[in-house]
Amino acid sequence: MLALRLTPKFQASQSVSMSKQKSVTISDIAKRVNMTTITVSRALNNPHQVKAETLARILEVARELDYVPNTFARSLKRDESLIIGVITASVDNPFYSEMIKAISREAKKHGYTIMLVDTDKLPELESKAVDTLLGYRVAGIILSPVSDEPQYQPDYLERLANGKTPVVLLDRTIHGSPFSRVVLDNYHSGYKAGQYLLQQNSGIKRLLVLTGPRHSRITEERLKGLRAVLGGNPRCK
Amino acid sequence: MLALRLTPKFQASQSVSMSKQKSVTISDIAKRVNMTTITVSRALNNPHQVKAETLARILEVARELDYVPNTFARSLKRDESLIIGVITASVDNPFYSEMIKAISREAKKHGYTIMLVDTDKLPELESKAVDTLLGYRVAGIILSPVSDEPQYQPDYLERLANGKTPVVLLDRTIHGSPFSRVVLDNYHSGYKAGQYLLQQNSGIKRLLVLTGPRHSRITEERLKGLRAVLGGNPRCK
DNA sequence: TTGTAGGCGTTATCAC
DNA sequence: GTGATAACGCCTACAA
Repeated sequence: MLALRLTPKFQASQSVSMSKQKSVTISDIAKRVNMTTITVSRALNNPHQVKAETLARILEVARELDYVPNTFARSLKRDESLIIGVITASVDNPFYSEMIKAISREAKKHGYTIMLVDTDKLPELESKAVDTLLGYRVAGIILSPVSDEPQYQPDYLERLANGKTPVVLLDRTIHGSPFSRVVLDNYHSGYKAGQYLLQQNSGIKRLLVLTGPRHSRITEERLKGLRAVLGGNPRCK
Repeated sequence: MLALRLTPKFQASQSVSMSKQKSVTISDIAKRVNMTTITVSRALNNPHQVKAETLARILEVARELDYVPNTFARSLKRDESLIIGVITASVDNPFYSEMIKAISREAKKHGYTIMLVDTDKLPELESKAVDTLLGYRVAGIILSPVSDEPQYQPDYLERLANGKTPVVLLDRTIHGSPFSRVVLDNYHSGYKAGQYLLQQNSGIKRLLVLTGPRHSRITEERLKGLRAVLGGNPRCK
Protein backbone atom coordinates (compact mmCIF):
# COMPACT_ATOMS: atom_id res chain seq x y z
CA MET A 1 0.00 0.00 0.00
CA LEU A 2 1.37 3.34 -1.01
CA ALA A 3 1.20 5.95 1.67
CA LEU A 4 1.48 9.64 0.96
CA ARG A 5 2.52 11.53 3.99
CA LEU A 6 2.54 15.31 4.12
CA THR A 7 4.29 16.82 7.06
CA PRO A 8 3.36 20.23 8.43
CA LYS A 9 6.84 21.43 7.62
CA PHE A 10 6.31 20.49 4.03
CA GLN A 11 3.39 22.78 3.70
CA ALA A 12 5.48 25.52 5.23
CA SER A 13 8.33 24.96 2.84
CA GLN A 14 5.85 24.88 0.02
CA SER A 15 4.44 28.27 0.77
CA VAL A 16 7.91 29.66 1.11
CA SER A 17 8.76 28.38 -2.30
CA MET A 18 5.66 29.94 -3.70
CA SER A 19 6.79 33.34 -2.61
CA LYS A 20 9.55 33.21 -5.21
CA GLN A 21 12.29 34.45 -3.00
CA LYS A 22 15.29 35.04 -5.22
CA SER A 23 18.26 32.81 -4.84
CA VAL A 24 21.69 33.95 -3.81
CA THR A 25 23.90 35.36 -6.55
CA ILE A 26 27.53 36.21 -6.76
CA SER A 27 26.70 39.84 -6.29
CA ASP A 28 25.06 39.03 -2.97
CA ILE A 29 28.31 37.49 -1.96
CA ALA A 30 30.25 40.37 -3.43
CA LYS A 31 28.41 42.89 -1.29
CA ARG A 32 29.03 40.92 1.84
CA VAL A 33 32.77 40.92 1.29
CA ASN A 34 33.05 44.37 -0.25
CA MET A 35 34.30 43.17 -3.58
CA THR A 36 32.91 43.09 -7.08
CA THR A 37 31.18 40.19 -8.68
CA ILE A 38 34.08 39.36 -10.89
CA THR A 39 36.29 38.64 -7.93
CA VAL A 40 33.70 36.30 -6.54
CA SER A 41 33.37 34.63 -9.89
CA ARG A 42 37.09 34.13 -10.01
CA ALA A 43 37.22 32.82 -6.47
CA LEU A 44 34.75 30.17 -7.52
CA ASN A 45 36.25 29.29 -10.87
CA ASN A 46 39.92 30.25 -10.79
CA PRO A 47 40.75 30.28 -7.10
CA HIS A 48 44.45 30.78 -7.71
CA GLN A 49 43.78 34.17 -9.25
CA VAL A 50 42.53 35.50 -5.97
CA LYS A 51 44.40 36.47 -2.84
CA ALA A 52 44.27 33.68 -0.32
CA GLU A 53 42.62 35.81 2.31
CA THR A 54 39.94 37.13 -0.04
CA LEU A 55 39.37 33.66 -1.34
CA ALA A 56 38.80 32.28 2.11
CA ARG A 57 36.28 34.94 2.98
CA ILE A 58 34.40 34.51 -0.23
CA LEU A 59 34.18 30.77 0.08
CA GLU A 60 33.05 31.11 3.63
CA VAL A 61 30.28 33.53 2.79
CA ALA A 62 29.29 31.39 -0.17
CA ARG A 63 28.82 28.39 2.05
CA GLU A 64 27.08 30.41 4.68
CA LEU A 65 24.59 31.71 2.14
CA ASP A 66 24.18 28.31 0.49
CA TYR A 67 25.21 29.75 -2.80
CA VAL A 68 24.59 27.58 -5.84
CA PRO A 69 25.71 28.88 -9.22
CA ASN A 70 22.91 29.48 -11.67
CA THR A 71 23.52 27.02 -14.45
CA PHE A 72 21.23 28.85 -16.83
CA ALA A 73 23.28 32.00 -16.59
CA ARG A 74 26.51 30.11 -16.90
CA SER A 75 25.43 28.09 -19.89
CA LEU A 76 24.05 31.14 -21.58
CA LYS A 77 27.22 33.08 -21.14
CA ARG A 78 29.56 30.25 -21.98
CA ASP A 79 27.39 29.03 -24.77
CA GLU A 80 27.68 25.47 -23.63
CA SER A 81 25.31 22.90 -22.30
CA LEU A 82 26.25 20.06 -20.02
CA ILE A 83 23.08 18.20 -20.78
CA ILE A 84 22.72 15.10 -22.88
CA GLY A 85 19.25 14.43 -24.15
CA VAL A 86 17.87 10.93 -24.17
CA ILE A 87 14.69 10.15 -26.01
CA THR A 88 13.13 6.77 -25.53
CA ALA A 89 9.78 5.24 -26.28
CA SER A 90 9.53 3.54 -22.90
CA VAL A 91 11.79 3.98 -19.92
CA ASP A 92 10.08 1.11 -18.22
CA ASN A 93 11.35 -1.31 -20.80
CA PRO A 94 14.24 -3.07 -19.04
CA PHE A 95 16.37 -2.96 -22.15
CA TYR A 96 16.15 0.80 -22.32
CA SER A 97 16.44 1.41 -18.63
CA GLU A 98 19.67 -0.53 -18.61
CA MET A 99 20.87 1.56 -21.49
CA ILE A 100 19.91 4.70 -19.66
CA LYS A 101 21.79 3.53 -16.63
CA ALA A 102 24.93 3.01 -18.68
CA ILE A 103 24.53 6.30 -20.51
CA SER A 104 23.94 8.11 -17.27
CA ARG A 105 26.96 6.61 -15.65
CA GLU A 106 29.25 7.51 -18.50
CA ALA A 107 27.82 10.99 -18.84
CA LYS A 108 28.40 11.72 -15.19
CA LYS A 109 32.04 10.85 -15.53
CA HIS A 110 32.41 13.71 -17.94
CA GLY A 111 30.30 16.18 -16.05
CA TYR A 112 27.14 15.78 -18.08
CA THR A 113 23.62 15.30 -16.89
CA ILE A 114 20.84 13.36 -18.54
CA MET A 115 17.64 14.96 -19.63
CA LEU A 116 15.21 12.15 -20.16
CA VAL A 117 12.16 12.25 -22.35
CA ASP A 118 9.83 9.31 -22.62
CA THR A 119 7.68 9.54 -25.71
CA ASP A 120 5.13 6.92 -24.75
CA LYS A 121 5.52 5.64 -28.29
CA LEU A 122 3.83 8.71 -29.69
CA PRO A 123 5.50 10.30 -32.73
CA GLU A 124 4.05 13.62 -31.76
CA LEU A 125 5.72 13.57 -28.39
CA GLU A 126 8.93 12.49 -30.00
CA SER A 127 8.89 15.55 -32.15
CA LYS A 128 8.21 17.79 -29.20
CA ALA A 129 10.99 16.07 -27.32
CA VAL A 130 13.47 17.00 -30.01
CA ASP A 131 12.44 20.62 -29.79
CA THR A 132 12.67 20.66 -26.04
CA LEU A 133 16.15 19.26 -26.13
CA LEU A 134 17.28 21.63 -28.84
CA GLY A 135 15.94 24.42 -26.67
CA TYR A 136 18.37 23.37 -23.99
CA ARG A 137 21.11 23.36 -26.61
CA VAL A 138 21.99 19.87 -25.47
CA ALA A 139 25.47 18.61 -26.18
CA GLY A 140 23.98 15.65 -27.99
CA ILE A 141 20.87 13.57 -28.43
CA ILE A 142 20.59 9.84 -27.98
CA LEU A 143 17.48 8.91 -29.80
CA SER A 144 15.52 5.72 -29.80
CA PRO A 145 12.61 6.47 -32.12
CA VAL A 146 9.10 5.18 -31.69
CA SER A 147 9.31 3.17 -34.87
CA ASP A 148 11.81 1.23 -36.87
CA GLU A 149 9.79 1.05 -40.04
CA PRO A 150 11.28 2.55 -43.23
CA GLN A 151 8.17 4.64 -43.77
CA TYR A 152 8.68 6.40 -40.46
CA GLN A 153 10.17 9.71 -41.54
CA PRO A 154 9.59 12.17 -38.72
CA ASP A 155 9.14 15.83 -39.49
CA TYR A 156 12.07 16.85 -37.32
CA LEU A 157 14.43 14.78 -39.39
CA GLU A 158 15.62 17.45 -41.74
CA ARG A 159 16.03 20.05 -39.06
CA LEU A 160 18.05 17.65 -37.01
CA ALA A 161 20.16 16.51 -39.91
CA ASN A 162 21.03 20.07 -40.90
CA GLY A 163 21.62 21.19 -37.36
CA LYS A 164 24.77 21.12 -35.36
CA THR A 165 23.55 18.83 -32.60
CA PRO A 166 25.17 15.40 -32.68
CA VAL A 167 22.61 12.63 -32.78
CA VAL A 168 23.05 8.94 -32.19
CA LEU A 169 20.26 6.49 -32.84
CA LEU A 170 19.84 3.76 -30.29
CA ASP A 171 18.41 0.36 -31.02
CA ARG A 172 16.16 1.65 -33.77
CA THR A 173 16.99 3.27 -37.06
CA ILE A 174 15.43 6.05 -39.01
CA HIS A 175 15.68 4.85 -42.54
CA GLY A 176 17.92 7.03 -44.67
CA SER A 177 18.94 9.34 -41.87
CA PRO A 178 22.54 10.44 -41.65
CA PHE A 179 22.99 9.62 -37.99
CA SER A 180 25.29 7.14 -36.41
CA ARG A 181 23.57 4.31 -34.71
CA VAL A 182 23.98 1.58 -32.17
CA VAL A 183 21.83 -1.32 -33.23
CA LEU A 184 21.52 -5.04 -33.06
CA ASP A 185 22.52 -6.90 -36.17
CA ASN A 186 19.53 -9.23 -36.23
CA TYR A 187 20.63 -11.42 -39.08
CA HIS A 188 24.02 -11.94 -37.56
CA SER A 189 22.48 -12.67 -34.17
CA GLY A 190 20.30 -15.36 -35.67
CA TYR A 191 23.31 -16.71 -37.47
CA LYS A 192 25.35 -16.91 -34.31
CA ALA A 193 22.51 -18.54 -32.43
CA GLY A 194 22.37 -21.17 -35.14
CA GLN A 195 26.08 -21.80 -34.96
CA TYR A 196 25.90 -22.22 -31.24
CA LEU A 197 23.08 -24.71 -31.48
CA LEU A 198 24.92 -26.73 -34.05
CA GLN A 199 27.92 -26.90 -31.80
CA GLN A 200 25.78 -28.24 -29.00
CA ASN A 201 23.96 -30.77 -31.10
CA SER A 202 24.66 -31.29 -34.74
CA GLY A 203 21.63 -33.49 -35.28
CA ILE A 204 18.86 -30.99 -34.79
CA LYS A 205 15.65 -32.02 -36.50
CA ARG A 206 13.01 -29.76 -35.14
CA LEU A 207 13.52 -26.36 -33.59
CA LEU A 208 11.25 -24.14 -31.60
CA VAL A 209 12.07 -20.47 -31.84
CA LEU A 210 10.38 -18.02 -29.57
CA THR A 211 10.20 -14.65 -31.24
CA GLY A 212 8.49 -11.33 -30.88
CA PRO A 213 5.70 -10.25 -33.23
CA ARG A 214 5.54 -12.76 -36.07
CA HIS A 215 6.07 -10.52 -39.06
CA SER A 216 8.26 -7.80 -37.64
CA ARG A 217 11.45 -7.18 -39.57
CA ILE A 218 13.39 -8.00 -36.46
CA THR A 219 11.89 -11.45 -36.23
CA GLU A 220 12.33 -12.12 -39.89
CA GLU A 221 15.94 -11.07 -39.94
CA ARG A 222 16.80 -13.27 -37.01
CA LEU A 223 15.06 -16.22 -38.53
CA LYS A 224 16.82 -15.63 -41.80
CA GLY A 225 20.16 -15.72 -40.04
CA LEU A 226 19.17 -18.85 -38.23
CA ARG A 227 18.10 -20.61 -41.39
CA ALA A 228 21.31 -19.60 -43.09
CA VAL A 229 23.23 -21.78 -40.66
CA LEU A 230 20.83 -24.59 -40.16
CA GLY A 231 20.69 -25.09 -43.88
CA GLY A 232 17.54 -27.05 -44.73
CA ASN A 233 14.23 -25.75 -43.67
CA PRO A 234 13.53 -26.51 -40.04
CA ARG A 235 10.00 -25.80 -39.05
CA CYS A 236 10.15 -22.54 -37.24
CA LYS A 237 7.35 -21.04 -35.32
CA MET B 1 25.59 -8.53 -31.50
CA LEU B 2 25.74 -4.80 -31.11
CA ALA B 3 26.84 -2.98 -34.20
CA LEU B 4 28.11 0.56 -34.16
CA ARG B 5 27.78 2.16 -37.52
CA LEU B 6 29.28 5.55 -38.31
CA THR B 7 28.18 7.13 -41.51
CA PRO B 8 30.37 9.57 -43.45
CA LYS B 9 27.73 12.20 -42.98
CA PHE B 10 28.00 11.75 -39.26
CA GLN B 11 31.64 12.64 -39.29
CA ALA B 12 30.82 15.68 -41.33
CA SER B 13 28.07 16.77 -39.01
CA GLN B 14 30.42 16.19 -36.12
CA SER B 15 33.04 18.55 -37.44
CA VAL B 16 30.40 21.13 -38.14
CA SER B 17 29.26 20.89 -34.58
CA MET B 18 32.80 21.31 -33.40
CA SER B 19 33.03 24.64 -35.15
CA LYS B 20 30.55 26.07 -32.66
CA GLN B 21 28.45 27.90 -35.16
CA LYS B 22 26.05 30.02 -33.19
CA SER B 23 22.42 29.18 -33.29
CA VAL B 24 19.68 31.41 -34.61
CA THR B 25 18.34 34.03 -32.24
CA ILE B 26 15.35 36.29 -32.30
CA SER B 27 17.58 39.13 -33.39
CA ASP B 28 18.59 37.17 -36.46
CA ILE B 29 14.92 36.93 -37.26
CA ALA B 30 14.39 40.56 -36.38
CA LYS B 31 17.00 41.70 -38.88
CA ARG B 32 15.49 39.63 -41.63
CA VAL B 33 12.09 41.22 -41.19
CA ASN B 34 13.31 44.72 -40.28
CA MET B 35 11.84 44.71 -36.84
CA THR B 36 13.22 44.65 -33.36
CA THR B 37 13.68 41.66 -31.16
CA ILE B 38 10.74 42.53 -28.97
CA THR B 39 8.35 42.23 -31.82
CA VAL B 40 9.73 38.86 -32.70
CA SER B 41 9.51 37.80 -29.10
CA ARG B 42 5.91 38.85 -29.01
CA ALA B 43 5.10 37.14 -32.24
CA LEU B 44 6.35 33.95 -30.68
CA ASN B 45 4.77 34.36 -27.25
CA ASN B 46 1.80 36.67 -27.63
CA PRO B 47 0.88 36.38 -31.28
CA HIS B 48 -2.26 38.43 -30.87
CA GLN B 49 -0.24 41.48 -29.93
CA VAL B 50 1.30 41.59 -33.37
CA LYS B 51 -0.14 42.68 -36.66
CA ALA B 52 -1.25 39.67 -38.66
CA GLU B 53 0.99 40.47 -41.56
CA THR B 54 4.07 40.97 -39.41
CA LEU B 55 3.25 37.85 -37.50
CA ALA B 56 3.07 35.77 -40.62
CA ARG B 57 6.41 36.99 -41.90
CA ILE B 58 8.09 36.41 -38.59
CA LEU B 59 6.77 32.91 -38.23
CA GLU B 60 7.77 32.11 -41.74
CA VAL B 61 11.32 33.32 -41.27
CA ALA B 62 11.51 31.54 -37.96
CA ARG B 63 10.62 28.26 -39.57
CA GLU B 64 12.90 28.88 -42.47
CA LEU B 65 15.82 29.49 -40.16
CA ASP B 66 14.91 26.59 -37.90
CA TYR B 67 14.71 28.88 -34.95
CA VAL B 68 14.54 27.24 -31.56
CA PRO B 69 14.19 29.49 -28.51
CA ASN B 70 17.08 29.34 -26.11
CA THR B 71 15.66 27.90 -22.94
CA PHE B 72 18.59 29.04 -20.86
CA ALA B 73 17.98 32.65 -21.75
CA ARG B 74 14.30 32.34 -21.20
CA SER B 75 14.59 30.61 -17.87
CA LEU B 76 17.16 33.10 -16.73
CA LYS B 77 15.03 36.03 -17.64
CA ARG B 78 11.78 34.62 -16.39
CA ASP B 79 13.36 33.14 -13.33
CA GLU B 80 11.58 29.87 -13.82
CA SER B 81 12.67 26.36 -14.56
CA LEU B 82 10.58 23.78 -16.31
CA ILE B 83 12.74 20.96 -15.09
CA ILE B 84 11.89 18.43 -12.44
CA GLY B 85 14.85 16.64 -10.94
CA VAL B 86 14.68 12.96 -10.22
CA ILE B 87 17.33 11.32 -8.12
CA THR B 88 17.37 7.57 -7.92
CA ALA B 89 19.84 4.98 -6.76
CA SER B 90 19.25 2.76 -9.76
CA VAL B 91 17.25 3.50 -12.87
CA ASP B 92 17.59 -0.08 -13.95
CA ASN B 93 15.55 -1.26 -11.01
CA PRO B 94 12.14 -2.00 -12.53
CA PHE B 95 10.35 -0.48 -9.59
CA TYR B 96 12.07 2.83 -10.10
CA SER B 97 11.91 2.83 -13.85
CA GLU B 98 8.17 2.39 -13.65
CA MET B 99 8.04 5.28 -11.26
CA ILE B 100 10.12 7.37 -13.58
CA LYS B 101 7.81 6.53 -16.41
CA ALA B 102 4.82 7.71 -14.44
CA ILE B 103 6.56 10.83 -13.23
CA SER B 104 7.71 11.62 -16.71
CA ARG B 105 4.27 11.21 -18.15
CA GLU B 106 2.67 13.47 -15.62
CA ALA B 107 5.41 16.06 -15.86
CA LYS B 108 5.03 16.28 -19.60
CA LYS B 109 1.36 17.04 -19.25
CA HIS B 110 2.29 20.19 -17.43
CA GLY B 111 5.14 21.21 -19.65
CA TYR B 112 7.94 19.95 -17.47
CA THR B 113 10.93 17.88 -18.41
CA ILE B 114 12.73 15.31 -16.31
CA MET B 115 16.34 15.63 -15.40
CA LEU B 116 17.44 12.24 -14.27
CA VAL B 117 20.36 11.50 -12.01
CA ASP B 118 21.30 7.98 -11.12
CA THR B 119 23.47 7.89 -8.03
CA ASP B 120 24.70 4.35 -8.39
CA LYS B 121 23.96 3.98 -4.70
CA LEU B 122 26.79 6.31 -3.82
CA PRO B 123 26.02 8.96 -1.18
CA GLU B 124 28.67 11.17 -2.69
CA LEU B 125 26.98 11.19 -6.06
CA GLU B 126 23.67 11.82 -4.42
CA SER B 127 25.04 14.93 -2.84
CA LYS B 128 26.44 16.12 -6.15
CA ALA B 129 23.15 15.37 -7.80
CA VAL B 130 21.36 17.69 -5.43
CA ASP B 131 23.77 20.48 -6.26
CA THR B 132 23.44 19.92 -9.96
CA LEU B 133 19.68 20.08 -9.76
CA LEU B 134 19.72 23.16 -7.58
CA GLY B 135 22.00 24.74 -10.17
CA TYR B 136 19.25 24.27 -12.70
CA ARG B 137 16.85 25.84 -10.23
CA VAL B 138 14.58 22.87 -10.75
CA ALA B 139 10.93 23.28 -9.97
CA GLY B 140 11.17 20.36 -7.59
CA ILE B 141 13.18 17.32 -6.65
CA ILE B 142 11.90 13.79 -6.38
CA LEU B 143 14.43 12.03 -4.29
CA SER B 144 14.92 8.38 -3.64
CA PRO B 145 17.96 8.32 -1.37
CA VAL B 146 20.63 5.65 -1.41
CA SER B 147 19.73 4.52 2.07
CA ASP B 148 16.73 4.16 4.27
CA GLU B 149 18.62 3.76 7.52
CA PRO B 150 18.00 6.28 10.31
CA GLN B 151 21.69 7.00 10.58
CA TYR B 152 21.84 8.19 7.00
CA GLN B 153 21.86 11.95 7.39
CA PRO B 154 23.27 13.39 4.19
CA ASP B 155 25.21 16.64 4.27
CA TYR B 156 22.85 18.33 1.85
CA LEU B 157 19.93 17.80 4.16
CA GLU B 158 20.03 21.12 5.94
CA ARG B 159 20.58 23.12 2.80
CA LEU B 160 17.69 21.41 1.14
CA ALA B 161 15.41 21.79 4.12
CA ASN B 162 16.11 25.49 4.41
CA GLY B 163 15.91 26.09 0.70
CA LYS B 164 12.93 26.93 -1.37
CA THR B 165 13.01 23.89 -3.62
CA PRO B 166 10.14 21.48 -2.99
CA VAL B 167 11.36 17.97 -2.26
CA VAL B 168 9.44 14.74 -2.18
CA LEU B 169 11.02 11.55 -0.98
CA LEU B 170 10.20 8.48 -2.97
CA ASP B 171 10.15 4.97 -1.57
CA ARG B 172 12.82 5.74 0.99
CA THR B 173 12.84 8.10 3.88
CA ILE B 174 15.49 10.32 5.35
CA HIS B 175 14.89 10.02 9.03
CA GLY B 176 13.83 13.25 10.65
CA SER B 177 13.72 15.22 7.44
CA PRO B 178 10.85 17.63 6.86
CA PHE B 179 9.98 16.39 3.38
CA SER B 180 6.83 14.82 2.19
CA ARG B 181 7.19 11.26 1.11
CA VAL B 182 5.62 8.54 -0.92
CA VAL B 183 6.42 5.27 0.74
CA LEU B 184 5.18 1.78 1.23
CA ASP B 185 3.57 1.09 4.58
CA ASN B 186 5.31 -2.22 5.15
CA TYR B 187 3.48 -3.21 8.28
CA HIS B 188 0.14 -2.53 6.69
CA SER B 189 1.13 -4.41 3.56
CA GLY B 190 2.02 -7.46 5.59
CA TYR B 191 -1.21 -7.10 7.44
CA LYS B 192 -3.26 -6.98 4.27
CA ALA B 193 -1.43 -9.92 2.82
CA GLY B 194 -2.33 -11.86 5.93
CA GLN B 195 -5.96 -10.90 5.69
CA TYR B 196 -6.07 -11.99 2.11
CA LEU B 197 -4.56 -15.36 2.91
CA LEU B 198 -7.03 -15.94 5.68
CA GLN B 199 -9.89 -15.22 3.34
CA GLN B 200 -8.58 -17.80 0.93
CA ASN B 201 -7.97 -20.45 3.50
CA SER B 202 -8.73 -20.00 7.15
CA GLY B 203 -6.92 -23.14 8.18
CA ILE B 204 -3.34 -22.16 7.41
CA LYS B 205 -0.82 -24.09 9.45
CA ARG B 206 2.50 -23.43 7.85
CA LEU B 207 3.44 -20.47 5.73
CA LEU B 208 6.41 -19.75 3.53
CA VAL B 209 7.22 -16.10 3.09
CA LEU B 210 9.75 -15.02 0.53
CA THR B 211 11.35 -11.78 1.61
CA GLY B 212 14.30 -9.61 0.81
CA PRO B 213 17.34 -9.41 3.07
CA ARG B 214 16.48 -11.21 6.28
CA HIS B 215 17.04 -8.47 8.85
CA SER B 216 16.18 -5.38 6.89
CA ARG B 217 13.60 -3.16 8.51
CA ILE B 218 11.42 -3.64 5.48
CA THR B 219 11.32 -7.38 5.91
CA GLU B 220 10.73 -7.17 9.61
CA GLU B 221 7.88 -4.71 9.30
CA ARG B 222 6.11 -6.82 6.73
CA LEU B 223 6.48 -9.93 8.83
CA LYS B 224 5.23 -8.10 11.85
CA GLY B 225 2.11 -7.08 9.97
CA LEU B 226 1.63 -10.59 8.76
CA ARG B 227 1.94 -12.06 12.21
CA ALA B 228 -0.50 -9.53 13.55
CA VAL B 229 -3.23 -11.08 11.44
CA LEU B 230 -2.28 -14.67 11.55
CA GLY B 231 -2.34 -14.48 15.29
CA GLY B 232 -0.37 -17.43 16.60
CA ASN B 233 3.16 -17.87 15.53
CA PRO B 234 3.43 -19.47 12.13
CA ARG B 235 6.95 -20.47 11.28
CA CYS B 236 8.16 -17.83 8.93
CA LYS B 237 11.31 -17.99 6.95
C1' DT C 1 45.26 41.10 -7.13
C1' DT C 2 41.20 43.54 -8.38
C1' DG C 3 37.96 46.26 -11.29
C1' DT C 4 35.28 48.24 -15.62
C1' DA C 5 32.59 47.50 -19.42
C1' DG C 6 29.89 44.80 -22.04
C1' DG C 7 27.24 40.99 -23.73
C1' DC C 8 25.15 35.98 -23.94
C1' DG C 9 19.35 35.58 -25.62
C1' DT C 10 15.36 36.71 -23.80
C1' DT C 11 11.57 39.42 -21.90
C1' DA C 12 9.24 43.30 -18.57
C1' DT C 13 8.30 47.95 -18.36
C1' DC C 14 7.33 51.87 -19.95
C1' DA C 15 6.89 54.86 -24.00
C1' DC C 16 5.20 56.34 -28.70
C1' DG D 1 1.24 47.75 -33.10
C1' DT D 2 5.93 48.68 -32.27
C1' DG D 3 10.16 50.21 -30.05
C1' DA D 4 13.88 51.80 -26.61
C1' DT D 5 15.84 50.52 -22.49
C1' DA D 6 17.15 47.65 -19.00
C1' DA D 7 17.68 43.53 -16.60
C1' DC D 8 18.14 38.22 -15.43
C1' DG D 9 23.30 35.99 -13.42
C1' DC D 10 27.39 35.06 -15.06
C1' DC D 11 31.89 35.55 -17.40
C1' DT D 12 35.41 37.28 -21.15
C1' DA D 13 37.82 40.59 -22.63
C1' DC D 14 40.69 44.55 -21.37
C1' DA D 15 42.52 47.73 -18.03
C1' DA D 16 44.58 49.50 -13.54
